[in-house]
Amino acid sequence: MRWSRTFIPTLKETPSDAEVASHRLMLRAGMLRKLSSGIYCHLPLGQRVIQKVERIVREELARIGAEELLLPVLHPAELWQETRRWDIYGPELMRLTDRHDRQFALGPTHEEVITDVVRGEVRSYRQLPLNLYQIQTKFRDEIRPRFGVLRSREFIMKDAYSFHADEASLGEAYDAYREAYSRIFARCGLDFRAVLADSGAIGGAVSEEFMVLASSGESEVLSCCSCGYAATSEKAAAGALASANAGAGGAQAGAVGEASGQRDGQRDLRRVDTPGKTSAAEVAEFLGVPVARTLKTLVYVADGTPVFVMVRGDREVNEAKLFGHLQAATVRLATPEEIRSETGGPLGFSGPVGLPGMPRILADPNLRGARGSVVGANAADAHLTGMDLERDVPQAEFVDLLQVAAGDPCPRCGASLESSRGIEVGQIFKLGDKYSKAMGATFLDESGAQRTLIMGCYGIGITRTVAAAIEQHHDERGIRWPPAIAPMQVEVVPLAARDPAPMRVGEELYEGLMERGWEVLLDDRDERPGVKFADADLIGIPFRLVVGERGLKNGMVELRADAGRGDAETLPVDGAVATLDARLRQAMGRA
RNA sequence: CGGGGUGUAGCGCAGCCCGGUAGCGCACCUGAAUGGGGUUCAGGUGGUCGCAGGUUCAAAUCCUGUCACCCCGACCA
Repeated sequence: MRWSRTFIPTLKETPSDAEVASHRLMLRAGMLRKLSSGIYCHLPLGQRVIQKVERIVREELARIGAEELLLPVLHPAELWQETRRWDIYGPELMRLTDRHDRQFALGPTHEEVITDVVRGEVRSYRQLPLNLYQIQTKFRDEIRPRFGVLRSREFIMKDAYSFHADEASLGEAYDAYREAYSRIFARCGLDFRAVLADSGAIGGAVSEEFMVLASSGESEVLSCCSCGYAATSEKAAAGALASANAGAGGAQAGAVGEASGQRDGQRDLRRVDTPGKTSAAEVAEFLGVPVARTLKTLVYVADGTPVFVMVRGDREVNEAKLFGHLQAATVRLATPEEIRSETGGPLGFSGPVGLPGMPRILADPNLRGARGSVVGANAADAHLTGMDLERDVPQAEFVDLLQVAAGDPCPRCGASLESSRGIEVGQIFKLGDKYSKAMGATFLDESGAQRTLIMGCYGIGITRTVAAAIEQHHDERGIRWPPAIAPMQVEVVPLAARDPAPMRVGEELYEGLMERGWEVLLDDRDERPGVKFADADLIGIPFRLVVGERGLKNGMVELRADAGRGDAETLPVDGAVATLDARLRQAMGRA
């Protein structure tokens, strides 16, 4: 590829709306241009990187016996209505209508379509397991696209689906995918880890996400450096928190209030005025008690039914856990009007005591045994003190709904959890029969009995993986591509002066390297050295061969590895192609 | 969806309060010099001032509407 004849529009200035390194560099390196909010054009250099990642994905999936197919972008509404996701998925599902007034969606994921295909063809356990994938453009109408290709509306995804006769077979595929994903991300040069994840809107029981550790990541990971436990913040569990019961020395009371129970358990509920104090922190300060001894009571509405949710005043509810537990089509916080009609009081003063009817109350397990607690009185400007949850709210169900935070005890070993940020580049799910059951995808087993297919699904964000690689491999000068996914392996930089020799030698090296099968960029532009070097630093091709008058006088050219950041190594012109060929084989892992 | 902001040349911006023939830097084109880290000089190309309506002798500028984009937030009682 000759620079003068290709399309690599680099930018000297940084576009003002690019906030993260990958976005900024993809724009500046001429890989990417925005067409519309969250919608991007991938220019030749960007497309090359995408193809590199796709190739690695294809190679590794071939190793585990997955077969590639291609599914449509446009999905008929009826298919999504079968699984109720037409209603559940929400506004992220981009809907449109055709000329006959039929409704469609742009596919954000393809469980419905693949299940439809498979249910039409698979009749027997003899046809199982099936392991299919595609690499295709997905569309999700993100509420707020940002960070370039890290959170865009249109993106390229590899999505795979497996179909099984039983759980054991699903487990084998799931494990194979976990291994394949680890190889894929390692080959892409990423520092990543697999963490336990919530299965969210996709569904299923078991899921792991592959996280690329990066400060710009939008996902929070909680991990234990003592035992290796790691989970997304949506999924993370914690060991028992230190008790905060009254008279127990605050956080010192290890036995969840048992020691102090005699004393505090006898305390009566007492109504106190808390004018205008709606938040747990304000109430605690006003009453002079630790925030941890106040209890928040949140009112949610799940498919039209109110559900009260309680956590400690200083903690937050994990809605992913709540949604997962309730298994409702829609879960949302109640409006102020609904709060008034369900509790009798205004927003900000809700509590679990004296609620009309017998509403469902879910409480964080850390509240088991809570005594001497402060809760809302379901009346304006009033709270109750001295509450004993098990005495005063006997119907409370204890369910883990806690948003775990850094410093909480590890659920496995009790050590302190740490928080870090990551970019989710892949996720694997054991779906079970969620889709196959809803869509009637069945097969006949050995005994002739009709059974529902067991499914798994496995995604990799291709474009996001590219951005994540840049997040991890760049410096102030530009991108430093890992060789396996670099758009090209070598950039030949002749420093053209009046003397035609550097360009002539550059051409020879360029031809020679291409003959050996390498992808080479020849910077044949009539630009000054500074411009060429700056652009080379920016686009980050792993190996750089500089041909200048200075070296040629002694028959030498200059080689720099690590996208030009490495030390210069002078090579005789004659052996340069062979030497570089050997170095490239080594770097690319080709024997 | 709520709040804030911005739309003026390919990119980054000024001009807008205080209406009067649209400007700067980079990029681009031409020429010359230069030639190992974004060089220099000279000359040039390029803009219905997001769109629509209104006020006015006159609108990038004032008013109304609209669209797009960006940032923050989206209910933790």
